[in-house]
Amino acid sequence: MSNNIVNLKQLSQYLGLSQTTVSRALNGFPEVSERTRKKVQEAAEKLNYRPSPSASSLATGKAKIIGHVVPVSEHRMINPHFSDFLAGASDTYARAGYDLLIRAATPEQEADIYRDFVSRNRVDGVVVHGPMVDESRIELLKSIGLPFVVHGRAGGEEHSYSWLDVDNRSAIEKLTNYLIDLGHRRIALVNGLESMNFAHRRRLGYEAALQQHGIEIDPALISSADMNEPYGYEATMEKLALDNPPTAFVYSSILSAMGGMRAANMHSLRPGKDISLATFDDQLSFLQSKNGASPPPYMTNVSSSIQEAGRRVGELLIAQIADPKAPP
Amino acid sequence: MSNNIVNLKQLSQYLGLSQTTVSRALNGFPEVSERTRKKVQEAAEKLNYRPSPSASSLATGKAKIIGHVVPVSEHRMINPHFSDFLAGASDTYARAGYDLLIRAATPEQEADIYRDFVSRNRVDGVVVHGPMVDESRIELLKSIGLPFVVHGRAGGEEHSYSWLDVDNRSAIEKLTNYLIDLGHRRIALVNGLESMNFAHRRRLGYEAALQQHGIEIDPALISSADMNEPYGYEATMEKLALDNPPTAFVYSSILSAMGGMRAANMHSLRPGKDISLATFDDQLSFLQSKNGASPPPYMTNVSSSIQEAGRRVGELLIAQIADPKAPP
DNA sequence: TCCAAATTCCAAAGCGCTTTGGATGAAAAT
DNA sequence: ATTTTCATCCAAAGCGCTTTGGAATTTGGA
Repeated sequence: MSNNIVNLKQLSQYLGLSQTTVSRALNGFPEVSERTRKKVQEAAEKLNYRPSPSASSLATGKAKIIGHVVPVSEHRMINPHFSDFLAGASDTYARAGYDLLIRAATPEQEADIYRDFVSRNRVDGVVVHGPMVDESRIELLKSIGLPFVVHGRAGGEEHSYSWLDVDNRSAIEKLTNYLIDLGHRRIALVNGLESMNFAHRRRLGYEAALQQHGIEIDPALISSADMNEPYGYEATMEKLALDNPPTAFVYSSILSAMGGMRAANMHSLRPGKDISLATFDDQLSFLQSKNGASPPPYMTNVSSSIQEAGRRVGELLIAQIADPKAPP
Repeated sequence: MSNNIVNLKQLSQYLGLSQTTVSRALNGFPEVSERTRKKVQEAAEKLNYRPSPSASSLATGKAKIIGHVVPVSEHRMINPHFSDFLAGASDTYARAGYDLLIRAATPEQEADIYRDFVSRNRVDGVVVHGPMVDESRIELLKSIGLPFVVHGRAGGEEHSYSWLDVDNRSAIEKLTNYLIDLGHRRIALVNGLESMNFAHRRRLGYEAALQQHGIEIDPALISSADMNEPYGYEATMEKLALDNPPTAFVYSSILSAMGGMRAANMHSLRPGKDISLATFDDQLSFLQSKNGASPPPYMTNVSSSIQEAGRRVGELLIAQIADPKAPP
């Protein structure tokens, strides 16, 4: 309740102990008797003692901060549930006594930011966001010895580093399988830009599902572009105008799905009855089945999984900071 | 290019000057001749000198960090473009030499976090996120003297503090006016939970537009609930079943708007032709006009404004940190 | 020419914490 | 009883930076 600020010196004076002992007691060192440790802890609690992060980080060389570098780029395809991700990560960090620092970076700035981070000792590790990861960043991080994990899989599989990503591939695969189970045979995929890794992986999932059921892949049913509403509309319209139009659509984003619905309307096709639309955006899937019965799972209950992702990334990184090792 | 870490002492040795002088030269103090200042700056550049944040923050008492507290609550209605907001804020901070620190907090934790921030001197100011701001937080912040600005307007107008918010009221007002201009007279509002401030303000905007045109407000056309797809669907279905159904709908979120489209489909109403649907989510407005001609503004070009909001909040706070004053 | 006032620069004292290298006294071993 | 060990605790030296309170050195007035 009291807002008075107490520092180590005052605390130790109050206790009649040396700063050394107090510091050790609080940080769990063995060379302090349990009895005094308890006393110290109680006093610390009572006086509301909070160690100064700058002081301890100056003394230890550890910042107790983890940096997140989020790319601000043209194709801003940042995770729409970014805040959830951060919430998860932040939660993990808090538990381990870390704080979460954010830097927005254009691709050119990134290298500087990393260097800045390490040379000034600002953070103990970073998580790299965004699918636009290329080798240079990873190499740089490895070379300057800054622990990191990347969120969103990078291109090459050959590198050894930690990463964590939503399983784009299998999620879309499941979604597609579901549509197939509903009896659909001609299923369209309205994908994001396939130059981005996540979109590519989604396509793989889509194709895998089709192949499992011996359905031929028709390139005419697949399109790929920056995800937005008009694109969804156009792509859908186009496919519906085919001689042999698809009966179901898989959208890579909710925006294009909206466009899809608009297009379906123009054709007077009722989604859920005459046609099936399914969308996947991160781990949230929103389905409308042919039988119209299955109520779409609400968007809401999705956040937990994204948070979970954040949490896991956090754990990964903290583990790595504690001890640089091989990647899971 | 070189990753060598140089500290003040080494720099000053290299220059044959005292640490005092070097520090002053770099920090723009007047008691240093321009000639030596230049020399110092060049040397600093050359040796790639970066002052240690922990050291300087320990010495000055300023953390050069701004904390963002984002609520993790049940009704997670966090700005979906949160990352854009952060990008904007972060950009501003970077310019002013600040870093951006994030803490996720449940309502109960918040007070502690603020106290922690000030007692440990972790941050120089905070921005409070989320519409669930209540007086206690603000009072607390004022009482402990931590500079802050809130993003998203809180309830009471009577408090004096800085805040910035998307203008929910006038945005919806414009949207509604637009629909009226298209000739609609019966316009439904599918709003979010009106216990949340932003939803309340949206409703005000909606009503204002109607009143300006002498259109009576029909409570039957207004609904309010947690925003998600099924809710949008049901609310729309319900209203379409009225004796005198609306010809246009305003949705408070893209999710409910999707439900609305689905409902429209069920009634074989083509949005943009038989019916108009409009949605507003943050500053992104996505319209489909009756005349079908105006292409919906793409979702993409919205981010800039959200970033702008972040930027402004950042400026506000930095100004306030520099000098506690009255709120704009 | 001499003294006051600038102008430039510096030595040293912190900021609050961790940590090295002992003290000190009590318990165990000889 | 004397020497070894532990078990506890402490004084003091940093970590890298800012800043106070002077010193030198110049400049300008009288």
